[in-house]
Amino acid sequence: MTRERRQKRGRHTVDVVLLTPVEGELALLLRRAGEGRERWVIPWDAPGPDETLGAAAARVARSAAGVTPMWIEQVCTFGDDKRHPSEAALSVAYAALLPLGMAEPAGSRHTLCRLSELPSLAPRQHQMVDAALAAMRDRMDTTPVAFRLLPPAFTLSELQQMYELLLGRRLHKASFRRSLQAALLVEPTDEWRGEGRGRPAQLYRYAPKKRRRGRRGVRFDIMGN
Amino acid sequence: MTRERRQKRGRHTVDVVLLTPVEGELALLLRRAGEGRERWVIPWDAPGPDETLGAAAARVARSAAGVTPMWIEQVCTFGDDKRHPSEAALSVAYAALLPLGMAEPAGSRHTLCRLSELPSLAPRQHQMVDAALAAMRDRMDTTPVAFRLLPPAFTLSELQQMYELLLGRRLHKASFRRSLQAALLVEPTDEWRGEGRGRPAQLYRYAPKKRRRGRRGVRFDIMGN
DNA sequence: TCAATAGTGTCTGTTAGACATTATGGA
DNA sequence: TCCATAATGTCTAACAGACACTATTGA
Repeated sequence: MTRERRQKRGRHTVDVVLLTPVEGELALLLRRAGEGRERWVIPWDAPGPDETLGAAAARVARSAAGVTPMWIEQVCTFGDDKRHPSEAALSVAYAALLPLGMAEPAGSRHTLCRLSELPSLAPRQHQMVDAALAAMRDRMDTTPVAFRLLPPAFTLSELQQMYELLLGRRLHKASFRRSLQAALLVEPTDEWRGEGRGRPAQLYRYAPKKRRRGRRGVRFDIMGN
Repeated sequence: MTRERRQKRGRHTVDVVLLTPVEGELALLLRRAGEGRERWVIPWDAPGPDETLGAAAARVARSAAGVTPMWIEQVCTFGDDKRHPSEAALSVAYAALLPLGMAEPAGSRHTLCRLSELPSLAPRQHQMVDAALAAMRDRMDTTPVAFRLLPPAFTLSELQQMYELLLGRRLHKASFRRSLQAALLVEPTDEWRGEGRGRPAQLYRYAPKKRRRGRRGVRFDIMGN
């Protein structure tokens, strides 16, 4: 036990919560853990001797997904009060988003799993999923995440659906477009796209006019203790 | 070098950015590093074998400040691409706030240093100060931080000054009070306090009526790439 | 024609910020 | 009296959300 403790201390892992849209819902990329039972883990690894945390996270993500995430950011670090697949004392969680159309890597050791059907994970990794989701949603209003998951030209409906999917809630159409226009984030192209029935939609591209809005007053979105 | 590398990997520290108001400005609690030169570090330590990250952070904070912080929260983790006083590969940064009236611990190994007069710190620790400040300000609208730094009964002007100090910017008086009233966070007492000249101010106490406000629409506070 | 989707105009309630005004103490 | 600070009322601009309406395609 003492030896195990000593061995346990002094190692750390980088765990990447890889999210991607699948059929209108967010899905999580999981790696098969053992050989026998159906046991899944969030992709993780220990950083190399000269590898930064960010580089290790990018490597873990590429290794698991086959492609480079469109966005990846550190979320937080969990200590050894919760179990982890490794014996590491520390695990640094990263959140990442994969582009649309990530086909399920057939026959490989990985699978895409809808968030609503998550299997049981190690406690520390379960915390990581929750924290990564919350962090990603928190940062969506300051980071142009959604645009990177779409092709260069997109319709405003597609953009809104992407926002709704990532945020996990419905948005108001007119309000969404007004905010978008006020933020000077997109510009229309002269192309249109007819998608079956219904009026064709104009295509837009992401073209931020770097005009940041000023901070507003204090919010007090404080829950009662 | 290889041995140093190997030794460097596999250890980690918990660093606590301890902030407290001093004469209308935020100050940072620093620990004297060496004996000879004037060299300062953010208080840090390695967690014990069975110590969680949060427990280690609380211990480091108490040890440095003599009192328990009114608020402490993990900020983020920095890897070894920046120098740190220790040889640790990883440093987990915590942000903490000390109550008002933290007298400078005279003759001890610690000092309170205004943020505007920070001495040179190890690069990794300098990053931590910036990150801790930003995180604290980000979380002020969801966590009742400012109230805990004030005595149980306080005037609304004191509360506003505390918010301005922590946020680092001026607030609009009438707007601040309206938001406060709408959030049902404080209730008036029947006491008043005359502070020299001017009309006496009514005292309030923190009494949240747990009524969280609903999320508003998308913000798009995105800076241009 | 209808169904479906895109895009827009209008109205309302909320709120932040500016400004002014009253209230109440000390010098 | 004058000055300083507290506390509040009013106005406006911005904005979110609701609703309705027009526009344009395919079936």
